[in-house]
Amino acid sequence: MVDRAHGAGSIEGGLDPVRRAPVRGLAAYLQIEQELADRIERGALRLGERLPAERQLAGELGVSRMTLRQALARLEHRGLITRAHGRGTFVAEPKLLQHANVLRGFFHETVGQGVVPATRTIEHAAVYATRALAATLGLRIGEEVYKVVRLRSARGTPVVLETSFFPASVFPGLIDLDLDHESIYRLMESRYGARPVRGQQAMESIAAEPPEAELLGVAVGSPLMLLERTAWDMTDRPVEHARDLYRGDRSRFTSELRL
Amino acid sequence: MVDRAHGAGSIEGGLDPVRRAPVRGLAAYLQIEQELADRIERGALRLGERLPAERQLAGELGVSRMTLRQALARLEHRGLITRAHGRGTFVAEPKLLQHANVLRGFFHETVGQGVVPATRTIEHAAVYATRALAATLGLRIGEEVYKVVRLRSARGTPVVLETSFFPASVFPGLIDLDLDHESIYRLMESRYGARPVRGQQAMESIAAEPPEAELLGVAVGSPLMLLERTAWDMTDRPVEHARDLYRGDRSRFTSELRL
DNA sequence: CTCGCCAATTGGTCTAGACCTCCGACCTTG
DNA sequence: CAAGGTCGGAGGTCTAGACCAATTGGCGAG
Repeated sequence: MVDRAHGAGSIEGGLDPVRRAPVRGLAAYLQIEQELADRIERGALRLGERLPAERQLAGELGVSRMTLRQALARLEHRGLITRAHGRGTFVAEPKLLQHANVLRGFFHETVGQGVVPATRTIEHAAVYATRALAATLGLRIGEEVYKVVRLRSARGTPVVLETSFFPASVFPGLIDLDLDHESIYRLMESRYGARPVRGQQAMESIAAEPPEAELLGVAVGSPLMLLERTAWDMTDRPVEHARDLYRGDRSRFTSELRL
Repeated sequence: MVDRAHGAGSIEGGLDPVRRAPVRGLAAYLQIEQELADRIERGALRLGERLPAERQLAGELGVSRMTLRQALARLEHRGLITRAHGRGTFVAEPKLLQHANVLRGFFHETVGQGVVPATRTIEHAAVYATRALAATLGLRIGEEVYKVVRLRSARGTPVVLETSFFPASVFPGLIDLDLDHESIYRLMESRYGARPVRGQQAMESIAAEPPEAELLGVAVGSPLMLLERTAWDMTDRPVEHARDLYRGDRSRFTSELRL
C-alpha cells in the first residue's frame, strides 16, 4: 500500500489489468513503467494491442492521470508503445536489439540481431608503439603495446577484420589470456577494472587492399568501411585503439542524433 | 499573450530572465525549451551557471511548475542542463563547435573547417511519395513530396551528392523558393517554423554507380559513403529524408560516444 | 445510399498546490 | 574548534480537475 518514494497519495493497484508487485521506495510511475514493460516484453500484451484509455487505466491503478502519463511517456521513449492522439495507446514491437558494443553508439545491424559472431584470432603479439600509436594512446614511443587482430564472422561469412591495440601498462599479461573464448571487454573489467566508457571514432569508405580482401573474402577494390576508434575508461586513461575493416556489403551503421 | 497550442492557462513571459518570442500554436513547454536551449547555445547562459529555482522561474514565465518541468526534462535529456536534487539546475555544455550540418552530429572534416562549400542544384521537383518514402516520412503513398538533388563541392572538387525529400504538406511552396542562394534549413525555420532537431541516420560503404560516379568525378566502382538520414522537428514531425553520397577519398566522419 | 456534421472518446497540455527527500549553510553544543 | 543538529531551499513526485485537439462512428439530411 505504501510503496512510495515520496510525494503524496497512494497506489492501490486495485483491479487486475495492471497489478504491480509493490516495491517500497520506488516511484509510482517507475513501478508502472516496469510492470507494463514486463508485460509487453513477456508478450502478455500483444503487439498492436490497444491499452485501456489513460483515464481508465489511471483509475484502475489508483494513480492520477498525470502520473500514469509519466510512465507512458517513458515507455513511448523506449519504443515499447506508440500513442495516437484521438485513437489510443498501442503496444509496439519489443525491440530487443542493441548493446553488446554499446560503446560504439552504433549498432552494427548485420552482426547484431542475436547472431553470435564467430571470432578467429589472426594474430596476437606484444609490439612497440609507433609514433602515431603512442600519441593516440598517450604513451611514449617504443612502449609496449598488445596487438590483437581478429576476424569476426556471422553465419559463416567474414564481416569485419578488427585490429586492436591495448597499452600493456594498463593490462599487464592480457596477451597471455584466453582471448578466443572470453570477451576482451569482460576481461578488461573483471581482471583489470578498466572498462571503456567514452570513445571517439572516425569512419571512412575505402577500397579493399589485397591482404584484407583475402581475409574478408571480397575482391580487391571492393568498398569497405574503415572504422578507427579510441576508447577511454572512467579515469580518462586510453584503453584501446582499434582499426576495424567492415565488409561494405554486410554492414550498415545506424545512430541517433540530436540537434 | 495567447500563444498556446491548447490547454488552459496563459503564458505571460513577464520578467527578463526568459522572454520567448511567442509562437502561436506551439506548446508552452516547447517554447520554453527552445528559448532556454537557444540561450545556452548562444552562450547567454554560461557553462555551469545555475538556473533560477524551478518555482521562481515558473513564476517569471507565468506557467505552472509542472509545465516548466516538462521543458527542463527535455533539456536534460538533450544534455543541455543537469539537475541535482537539493542543489539546483545547471547549464551543461554549450556544444556548439559544429555549425551548418550540426544535425548530423558528425563533422564532415573535409568540407567542414571554414571551407564554404559550393552548391549546384542538379534537380528540384515536386514528386509523389513512393511506398518506402511515405513510410519514412509518415505520409500516405502518393502524397506530394519535394525532391532536391544538390552537388556540393569544396575547393572545386565535388564531395557529396545530396538527394533530399521534404514533405510538401509541411513546407508548402518550398520548391519555388530560391534554394541556390539560401540555406534550406534557414528557410525551414524562418518561413515554416520547422527546424530539424533530431535525426536517425545510417551509413554504408558502397561502390559508385555510373550516374553518381560521373557527377562526383570518380571512377565507377570507387568507394563511396552512403549516408541515409531522416530528421524530425520539435513536434516529432518528419521534416526531411535524405540520401547522401560522399566521395570516399574526400570524406571522414567523426563522432563522440558515451558509455 | 451517400455525404457531411456532430458528439463521444482519446490523447495532449496546463494548473495550483501538496508533501517528500536531498543538500548545504548555519548554529549550537561539547 | 570540531561534531552534530536544524532549517530553508532545491528538485522529485503526485493529485484532481480543467480545457484543447485529433479521431471515429453514428445519425440525419439530401
